[in-house]
Amino acid sequence: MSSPIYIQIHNEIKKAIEAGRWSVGERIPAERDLSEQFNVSRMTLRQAISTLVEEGILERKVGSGTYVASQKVQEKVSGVTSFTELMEAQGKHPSSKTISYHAGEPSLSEVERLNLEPGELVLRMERIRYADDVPICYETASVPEKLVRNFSKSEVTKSLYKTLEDKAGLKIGKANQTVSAMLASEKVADYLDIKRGEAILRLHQISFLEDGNPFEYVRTQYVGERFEFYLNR
Amino acid sequence: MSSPIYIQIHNEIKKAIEAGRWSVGERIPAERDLSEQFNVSRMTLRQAISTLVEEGILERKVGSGTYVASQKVQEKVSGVTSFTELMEAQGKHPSSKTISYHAGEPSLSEVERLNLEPGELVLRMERIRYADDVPICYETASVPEKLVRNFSKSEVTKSLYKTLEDKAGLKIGKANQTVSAMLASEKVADYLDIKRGEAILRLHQISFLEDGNPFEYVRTQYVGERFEFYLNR
DNA sequence: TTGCACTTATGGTCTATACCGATTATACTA
DNA sequence: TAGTATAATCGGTATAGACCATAAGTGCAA
Repeated sequence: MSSPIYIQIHNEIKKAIEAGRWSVGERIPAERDLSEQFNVSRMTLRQAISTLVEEGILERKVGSGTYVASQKVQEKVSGVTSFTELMEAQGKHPSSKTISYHAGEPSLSEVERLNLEPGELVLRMERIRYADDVPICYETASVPEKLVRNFSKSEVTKSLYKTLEDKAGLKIGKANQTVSAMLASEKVADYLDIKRGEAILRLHQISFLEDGNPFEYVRTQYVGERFEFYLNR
Repeated sequence: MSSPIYIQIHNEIKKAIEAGRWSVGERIPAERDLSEQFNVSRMTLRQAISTLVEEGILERKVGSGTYVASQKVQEKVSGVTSFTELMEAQGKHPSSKTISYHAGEPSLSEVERLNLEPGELVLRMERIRYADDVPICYETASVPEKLVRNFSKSEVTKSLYKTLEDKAGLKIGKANQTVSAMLASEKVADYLDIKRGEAILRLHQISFLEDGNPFEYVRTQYVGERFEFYLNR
């Protein structure tokens, strides 16, 4: 045993995690407790924890504890397009809760992005999407009302793309997306079961038909801790 | 002065080095002396030195001393990176500051992602990128040291892709990226002139050669308030 | 039941000290 | 002079304790 103590402890904790001693997201004992268990000073124990944090195996939260880092849900941007398919590809059970669904006057940004005529209405849908019953994102989607006038709520919310292609004979073309980071508002934090001020990955997407007309404007707020995009270039 | 003492000392020493207080390769005073000068404990002083070592600005040699390891350089980055393209697309003036350029032992995650052999070193570069002199992101790039052994710092930092293709005859293939959201740490907040806890857009990229071997691992932290990522699909 | 003050637990930082092994400088010896 | 033993210096590790700000749990009052 020529290694420093903190390396030995690092290895022991790592093995314990791999062996399933604590599951992902679970809190491991406090530094003061662990230092007692390993019979070392807290600073030495902290050194061991620090190396594990640098490796991304653990996460520290001030005032709360140290947790086994979670693996995130990944979206492959070049490939699967729907949340449902994405979740199923990850072996998760997808579900969603529609918070609102009604037509109304468009906002200026909606008029601009959806290229709306004066007086034209938009159908606005808010929903929360879950993976294995854990909230992943809060999403607001706006669609020109005239496009979906003849469809049922179920046809629109369950699979807008499929409905438009199959029943309206429209072909879906490209989409452009804007990704940014922000902090969670009180309202969204509440929906997503996180705290206000936590990191949010924001995705704005405008989807176009093959003829170049925009038909959908989606604003999604993903929980930073639970979701990441995966891109292939 | 709300920053921790070790961050303040880190900044002071860094400024002193930039100001030429010690030249490259020169030994700085011993930890015990510096701790006396700054009137802090040696452990606190060591924390400050440690952050500078992690950035590659200083090098420690057991039994000998701590030495200045690198020059600080400001340079414009030519249009190879997506960052530059994106900035110019928005009519901004891109620039960057290299804050470290240093070969060393790879971390476990670097070994894994760059597929390194045991004992192989990595060249690690840290830099801050600016648009119109406003800091936009903090970036750490790791490259297997053997790939860039024969190139100058300028060749590597200014245009790694071009250098590898033109001078090493290597062909660049695909890259994969993950995008997620997180909160700014103390250190990065300091670099980016924001507050700790603000929203960060994090991009991890692994670049591959045409033969499928990874040659670059880049971790970028964008200021959420100042940067958006555009995608077309 | 709700809201708020209070308490407790936790990680973050900092001190002061000690001993170790590696390196380097010094003094001594052949 | 050249080589070698010794001492001083240096970073690396480790201890034990302290105080702070944050986060979360607790219980009281409205």
